Parts: sequence; structure tokens; C-alpha cells
Amino acid sequence: MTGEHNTKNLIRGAARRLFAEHGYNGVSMREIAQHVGKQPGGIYNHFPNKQAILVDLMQENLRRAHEAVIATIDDRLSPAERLECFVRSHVLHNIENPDDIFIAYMELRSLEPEGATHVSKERNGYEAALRAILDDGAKSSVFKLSDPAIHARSILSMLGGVTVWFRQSGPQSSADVVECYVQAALQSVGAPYYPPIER
Amino acid sequence: MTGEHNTKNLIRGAARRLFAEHGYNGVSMREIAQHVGKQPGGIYNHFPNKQAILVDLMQENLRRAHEAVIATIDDRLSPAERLECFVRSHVLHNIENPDDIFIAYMELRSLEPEGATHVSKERNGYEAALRAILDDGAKSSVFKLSDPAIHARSILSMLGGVTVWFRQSGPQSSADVVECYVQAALQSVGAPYYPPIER
DNA sequence: GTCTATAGAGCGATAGAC
DNA sequence: GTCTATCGCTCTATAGAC
Repeated sequence: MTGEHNTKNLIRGAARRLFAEHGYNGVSMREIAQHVGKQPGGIYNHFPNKQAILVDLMQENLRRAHEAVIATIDDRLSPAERLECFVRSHVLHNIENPDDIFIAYMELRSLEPEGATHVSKERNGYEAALRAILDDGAKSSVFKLSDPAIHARSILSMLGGVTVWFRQSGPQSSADVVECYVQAALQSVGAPYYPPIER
Repeated sequence: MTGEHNTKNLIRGAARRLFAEHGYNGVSMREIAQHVGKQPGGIYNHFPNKQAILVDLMQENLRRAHEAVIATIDDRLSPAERLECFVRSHVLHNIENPDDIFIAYMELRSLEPEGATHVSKERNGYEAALRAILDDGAKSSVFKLSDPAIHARSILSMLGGVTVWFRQSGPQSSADVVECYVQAALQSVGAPYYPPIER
């Protein structure tokens, strides 16, 4: 699936990088072609138009991101443990795929209606999964929160912010950053945070 | 200053609305002119070019937003009280000026270098003001946080998210939403949250 | 599947009458 | 300060040779 066709994937890669940096409307087919080392017209052998490249990136990446996070959550764990799993894998995935995530959350407005509703549904499902954890914790009073829906959104905004400033090449280790977001997210719903292990 | 010239302010208003909805690169001078009820060429009597409209909006609005928030913080208060003031006025300002804030945080990449550095400095100063509060609270152990810089960024991302989903015309009251973010932000740094008053 | 060439539309910005 | 008109350019997308 990923390596199905070389040029098509090169186009995906160039578009991902350029869309993340300049935004969908700030990037031309010519620029994408140039980064792939091909002529502009040739892109249309792989995607019917520019919008299709964005749809391809957003739908596929968002689906994979959500799937990866949801898979790490074991329903038998406590709400606090499930939230910790959620945050940890979400931030880790964001750190490892900053461009994908950045595009997915910035370019909803550049999608035409059909793609926009699809992506919105995908996002709402993900948000609902997080809200279910918060609801559970609120019921058993291990979480202190007045509105699970708003807290869910605020956690997602918080975690999404990591793609704006964090770079793997920077001074901080991924593990430390993840840990810090785990602490902030757990505490934000009133759950206690215990650092992994003293060194 | 605000009412200095009618057409110029109409242009500001149309550009604010359109940039927030479609992004800087997704809006043409023709569209802005149309929303103002003027001819495209006429805009250039008020702004030298398109970029100048964006710079005008971002610099002025960000400065006013930060000024308004910082002004509500009394240095004699405790770190927790100062953080509460910060969050409360920040969210309230975001709610009352969603387009301004949304543009300021989304369109940094559409700014040419000169304007980008100016806006970055403005933002960094604001982030530093928040970090100073967190540092204070961490020193006296009323806040529980492993990295004040990351916690400051995570709070700002969290609060900024309100512009994405909240609408004044929606079902929730501004006051309730503000209160919810106050709770999430205070708790995220490990500070206790006391609801305003039982009803 | 890639190329060259270009159609057809829209863009930012300017000139000059009023 | 607003208008009409337009320049020069870039854009997405297509056609057709190889």
C-alpha cells in the first residue's frame, strides 16, 4: 500500500512537506513537480487534480493516526491508565509525523465539501473516543472536570500544539516531551500524575 | 485610531473575515473588494499591497490581545491567582475576537520575513509572561510541572483551540466555557481549582 | 508514464480619467 | 478616493507526441 508506486509516493512526500510549510493554497502544482523532479503535467498521471492530493494525504494519514492511537488502549484499564495510553501514543505519533498531523489539523478549510465531511467524521469519532474515557473517569470521580466535551477538545488542542514547535533535531528528547504532555493532560482533568521512575 | 477612516476599516473587516475562513492565500484582492462594495484597484488607495493588509491585522490585533491580557494581571497576587487571571482574560478575549486570534495563530507562515519576526517576538514575549507565572509557582511548589516552557506552550495551544469550535451563537454561554478552560489550565499545572460559587 | 506546449482563467498591481 | 481598463504573470488542467 505504501510502496505501491514510486512516483506517486514521491508526489505524496513532496506535497506533504510543501503543504505543511506553506499551506495548500500557498503551493502550486509546478512546485510539487519541481520537488519530485518531474514536469507539472505529469502529476496528472497519478492524481486527477490538486485537491485529490490533499484529500489523499488527509484521509489516509488521519485514519492511520487515529487507528494507531486507539489500538494502544486496553478497555480493561482504568480511565486514568487509558487516558495515559491515549496521550502517550497520540503525542508520540504527532512527533513522528509532524507534517501529516499539522496538515490534517490546518487544512480542513481547504477541503471541498465532500472531503471535509469525511475528515470531520473521522475527527469526531476520535474525539468521542477520548470523551468516552473522560466520561468514565468523571463518573467514578477520579477525574475532576465540569464538561467532558470541552476537556476533550482542550486536550486535543494541547497535544496538537506539539507539531508547531517540536523538531526531532532539537535539544529535547522525544521521551521527555511525551512525558511532559502526559503530565499536563492527566493533571488537566484532575488526575494525579506519577513520573515513570526515579533515576 | 480604530475609526480613523471608514473604507480602510471596512477593508480590515472584510479581510479579517475572509482570511479567517479561507486563509490568506485562499483570498483574492477582488474578493475583498467585492465584500467592501468597491472596485479591486481602489484597495490600493488604503494599503500598498495585499501583504500589508495581513501585517496590519496581525500586528495590531496580536498587540492589543496581549496588552489586554497582561493588563489584568496584578503582580501582588499568588502564582495560582495570576494564572487564573491570565487564562480567564485570554479565553474571554479569544471568544470575543475569534477571527483575529485565529488569523494571528494560523497565518504566521503567510507573512514575509520582516513581519514574521515582528509577530514572533510579540508572541515570545507573551509566552514568556506566562512562563514567568509558571516558574514562580514551580519554585514555591504550588504548581507541579516538570518543564515550565512546555507547560506554557501547552496551555497556549489549549486555550487557542477555543477559536476553532466556539461560536457566540452556539448553545453554551461564554462564562461557562471560560470557567471550563480555567479549570483545565489550572489543573494542568497541578494547581487546585475552586468553582466560583455554588448556585 | 513522461515529455512539450498551451489553453483559459484568475491573480496582484498600476495608469490615468474624473 | 473611486472608477475603468489593462498589463504581465502565474495558476490548474489538458492535448498530443514519444
